[in-house]
Amino acid sequence: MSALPSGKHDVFQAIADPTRREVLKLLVDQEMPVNVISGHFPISRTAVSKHLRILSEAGLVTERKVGRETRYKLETQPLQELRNWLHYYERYWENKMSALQRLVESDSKKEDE
Amino acid sequence: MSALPSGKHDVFQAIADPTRREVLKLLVDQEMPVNVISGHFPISRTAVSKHLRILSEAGLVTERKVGRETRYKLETQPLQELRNWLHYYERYWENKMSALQRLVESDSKKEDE
DNA sequence: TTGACATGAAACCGATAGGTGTCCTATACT
DNA sequence: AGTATAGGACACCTATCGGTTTCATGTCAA
Repeated sequence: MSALPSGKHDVFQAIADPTRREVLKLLVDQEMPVNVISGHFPISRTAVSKHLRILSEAGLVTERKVGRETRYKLETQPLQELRNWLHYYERYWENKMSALQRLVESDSKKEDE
Repeated sequence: MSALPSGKHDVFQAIADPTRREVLKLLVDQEMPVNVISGHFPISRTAVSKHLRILSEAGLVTERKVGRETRYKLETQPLQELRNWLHYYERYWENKMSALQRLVESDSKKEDE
């Protein structure tokens, strides 16, 4: 009941694919047309287009037509569901994570998947 | 480099399946043998067993043999990777989320997927 | 030691995922 | 008007997924 993502794909499935996670990362600071997005991947434009549709079904991106191009924009709102899900388990590591946690967190800064 | 989950399944894929998320939820407060776990699902024991292996490959559960049974236990540590991933996008909704966020958060309390 | 129970392993199956290439339409350029 | 560009729609292919059933093995109880 927390989300109403239209299609059959939810956030969990949407972010399961590495390519789609890359797409989201790309869209973080700019809206982008399909061609530009697909230019960042070794796969075909059609394939990227399908990924975009899945992301769209999950509510993670929205599209907007500008002339002959379709610009995709990141929507972070559905990530709330993920965050809530995670939050449920967080109480579990709160006690046993300390030194290790710092390590992982500092590690995430140079992470670029 | 942040995780070393042995197999080919990562955390993102592991939690993509609703059944597997249910399994994790089941294991939150107790270690459980396969039979008990599979008793909670309409699918076959073998199917549940396969889900458990995927979770195990992702590092989300560990197994321990006790007599003739194998007890599975939740491991929250790999969820850190997810948390870090999420954290990257959190700065994005911090400003635009306020009233809505409270709403979603209170919603998550009665959530039981 | 004989039989029941717990589980993993293996072979199989239909549906879906991720990818491709081709085609069609709408918009832009000149 | 005519051509090039952007992108969605469609048909198709292969690998993987989630599921099943059957079989094999190890352990507990009589």
